[in-house]
Amino acid sequence: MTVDLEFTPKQKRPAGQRCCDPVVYPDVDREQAIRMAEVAKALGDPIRLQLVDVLRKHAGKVCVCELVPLFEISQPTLSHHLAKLRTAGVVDSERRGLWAYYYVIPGALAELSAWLS
Amino acid sequence: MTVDLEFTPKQKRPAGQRCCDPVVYPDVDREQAIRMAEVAKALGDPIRLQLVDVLRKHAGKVCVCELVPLFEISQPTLSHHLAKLRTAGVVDSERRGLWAYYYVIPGALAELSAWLS
DNA sequence: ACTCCAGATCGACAGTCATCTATATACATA
DNA sequence: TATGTATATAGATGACTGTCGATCTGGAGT
Repeated sequence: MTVDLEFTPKQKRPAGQRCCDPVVYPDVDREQAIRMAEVAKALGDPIRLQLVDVLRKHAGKVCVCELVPLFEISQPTLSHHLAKLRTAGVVDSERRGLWAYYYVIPGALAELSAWLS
Repeated sequence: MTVDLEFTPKQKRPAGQRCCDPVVYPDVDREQAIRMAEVAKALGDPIRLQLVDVLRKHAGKVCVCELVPLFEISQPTLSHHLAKLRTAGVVDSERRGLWAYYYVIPGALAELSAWLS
């Protein structure tokens, strides 16, 4: 599961041929890859991606009761998606009385965003 | 599963209170969300993310035989990850004799990248 | 023709996922 | 205190995931 930095080619190539230029190592190390993949995975569902889109474009925090009617899924399923985003470190929430307010954690998408561009 | 554009609030709020500003709709529509989530999901595994990193930073196409020793997973598992990236439209491959060469499809990450920044 | 090799596919398995209904929790209002 | 409301949790279910070893495929070299 970790990058093998001691790599030396073991396989014999057909005589006089090379398949390509010498090995390239990932610039992104395992730690970074795990962090970014966790965020990417959290965004890997259309509903969660739209949720993040709404939260991001809305200044401030959005009440769950405003989110539920936007999607044709049950309230518990929405709650599950929000929990997933929170576990991945993408959003956080705050309770005020009956209502819960969610918001995108500033900078949570920065590393992935930077790597992608 | 689709966005409910006909939404009007049904739930009664406690008298004289509002939970937050009026509803915000996603700027990203369902189609876009599905496309971008598919790419994000493909990047949602550390090994696949590192694979894309290697392929992206290497000019031209990289032979699978160079990729196998970089990761501590079996050759069939690597093949599975590459297939997953191909299905998601992130990479494509080309065969030359015994070897298979993979490369990131130009622009495949553009939509997600743009949305993230 | 036979063997060898790179890579893909198959079949299995344990784990996770998205979804639902039903229920619990915790705060508000009367 | 009793009732209602917003959100979270529990439990179930069917689908999918990452991984492996074993096998298949098809081109290369002898």
